[in-house]
Amino acid sequence: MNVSPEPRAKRATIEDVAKLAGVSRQTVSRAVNDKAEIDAETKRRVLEAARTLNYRPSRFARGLIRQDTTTLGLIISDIGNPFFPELASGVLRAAQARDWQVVLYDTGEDPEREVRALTALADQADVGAGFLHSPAVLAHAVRLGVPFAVLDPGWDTGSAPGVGIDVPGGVRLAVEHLAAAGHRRLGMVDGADDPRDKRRVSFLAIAKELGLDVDEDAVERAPRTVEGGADAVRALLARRPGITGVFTYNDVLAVGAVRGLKAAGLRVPQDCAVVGFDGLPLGELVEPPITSVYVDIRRMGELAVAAAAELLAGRTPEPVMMHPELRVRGSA
Amino acid sequence: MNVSPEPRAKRATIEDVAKLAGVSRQTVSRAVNDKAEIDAETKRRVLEAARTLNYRPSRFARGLIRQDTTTLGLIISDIGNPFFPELASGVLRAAQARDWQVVLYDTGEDPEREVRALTALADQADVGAGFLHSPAVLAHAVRLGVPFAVLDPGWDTGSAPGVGIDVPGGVRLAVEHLAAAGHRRLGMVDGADDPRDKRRVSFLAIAKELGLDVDEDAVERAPRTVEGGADAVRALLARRPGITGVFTYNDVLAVGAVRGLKAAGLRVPQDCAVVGFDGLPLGELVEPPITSVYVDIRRMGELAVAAAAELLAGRTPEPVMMHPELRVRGSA
DNA sequence: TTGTATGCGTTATCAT
DNA sequence: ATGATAACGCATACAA
Repeated sequence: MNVSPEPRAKRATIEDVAKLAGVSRQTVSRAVNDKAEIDAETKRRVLEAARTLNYRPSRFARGLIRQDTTTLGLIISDIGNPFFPELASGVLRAAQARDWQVVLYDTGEDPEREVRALTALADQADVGAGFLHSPAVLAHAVRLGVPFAVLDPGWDTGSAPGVGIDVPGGVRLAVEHLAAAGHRRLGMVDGADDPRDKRRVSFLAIAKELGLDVDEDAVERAPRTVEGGADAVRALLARRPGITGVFTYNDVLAVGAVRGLKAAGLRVPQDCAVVGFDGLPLGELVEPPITSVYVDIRRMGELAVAAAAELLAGRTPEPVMMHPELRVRGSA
Repeated sequence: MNVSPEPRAKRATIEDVAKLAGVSRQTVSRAVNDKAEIDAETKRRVLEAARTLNYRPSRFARGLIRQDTTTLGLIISDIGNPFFPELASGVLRAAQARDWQVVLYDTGEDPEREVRALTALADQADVGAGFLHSPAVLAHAVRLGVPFAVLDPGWDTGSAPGVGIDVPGGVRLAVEHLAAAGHRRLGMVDGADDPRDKRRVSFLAIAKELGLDVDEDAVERAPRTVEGGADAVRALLARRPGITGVFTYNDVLAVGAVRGLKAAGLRVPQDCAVVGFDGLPLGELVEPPITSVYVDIRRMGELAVAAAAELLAGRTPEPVMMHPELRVRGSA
């Protein structure tokens, strides 16, 4: 996997510059850091020497002394999924406000890569944040000892510090909306592989509670892509004809579902309604726009940074809860 | 702007752990780094001590010794613009293959923030890559002495190492496609603020070359958002009635243009055709899907990392050129 | 198996 | 205005 490392040309150190300029290291330091107590001419000479040697201070040596730079490691599972840029946006904004660096890890939804990323993160960052694939991965994070702000992955993270989503509440909004529109026979396109996933469990529970025509068979698994959504809704239609409403794990799948339905010759929402989850801007662009359970993802990112800051300060913040709201557009 | 820094609880050092476990620092190091020469029982004790003190090795001290971790700083102007996740995707993939870290800077299209990000980057990363707003910013990068792989920002970067795009070639594909479809009176929705921007200049030049009905007035500036595109196309229509083809700076603006046209009661492409630039996946999701000048952005990201690696190795790579191709969809 | 000494590159403190 | 010296926290070579 690794490309063989180039034998990096050894970087010039402050010592080299000092030697070339005929001064001491401290003088170099003063010149480079724009300190006051230094002769203008000396400074010029030093900077010139630095320039010719292509000198740049080592961030490691610097970091060792000035213990002030903070780095947050952000773990996401697929930056190609528009959900994550939205999240990253919030994280970056909050990080910038605190003057933090953000290093990014994309794990491609692969638990193994997630573990590797976590290990790298523990090494390179002061604190982490992100969605984790499973309790096992979270356990790994704990084992590593990295403070980590967990973002609600849809499985129960216990009392792990971070930001949660009121998924049952959100799903309820979706299902009740469909029920209120008269839909009795529903399906779900599920993007999680864990059968205990909150969205799925909530969907089944609430549908049952409302006395709708829904059972385990009404849930179709799908990879979290537009194509995945389209395929899944088609499979759903084949297996359970007569479905008039579909709830999807997220908006990407909702967009796919709408495509799939239209491709099957159905009109949305007249023949079959679709409700997504997340409320991404993307949903507004398609035709019809997606009715979705909106979660303020950017804010979630900001809250994650706040939680990370608490952890860094040695406190253990209570998990914060995000409360979704329904945004009714054209698709349902 | 900065939140006042919490007086971070001082982290335990290897020394603290050694003291608590009643061993020397080196023994701690051995235990923590899974070295062979250590008594199992000692190791257990040490690890326990480390655990209770919440010890984590300092990345700075480590980095100082093992000079092997490489960090790439990626500068993007707006992660909310779907172009950049695409780019980041390629960068992250290539970085991961080399076992590099990636730290992300979002400058919000603000040149000042770009300069600040560049300064931070010079401090925190070994090498940088990204789009820069202007020659002045590039000059700043050079002044800082950071090796930087420049991604084609639409203005002439001279011989700066990095990845270019054959913009004139791409624009030609777009305009010729419109001309071939019989469109003579065109407009452009421009996302750049620099009047010398390659896309705009090429558009005007090629349209003129083809004898089309286009002049400076046919170019409408727009913020690079969907709404911006919609507004701009409306303004264009008002100023130059009879336009039947629109070329846009990028796909986000193309999506906006299509929206604007539809909102104005026009059919796309029958009444007015639209051609975008970039070929983002997003373009496939809207109705009609966007005909666009496709550039392999992910690959561009990978090439940027390759260029960065060259720079790091002390070489000066020739700028690589990306050659776009036209992807005809429904909008033109 | 464990400990001692040394150095990584920088800045702060204190001299000069 | 400049330089010597000591730290920062860790890992490695070497000694015990």
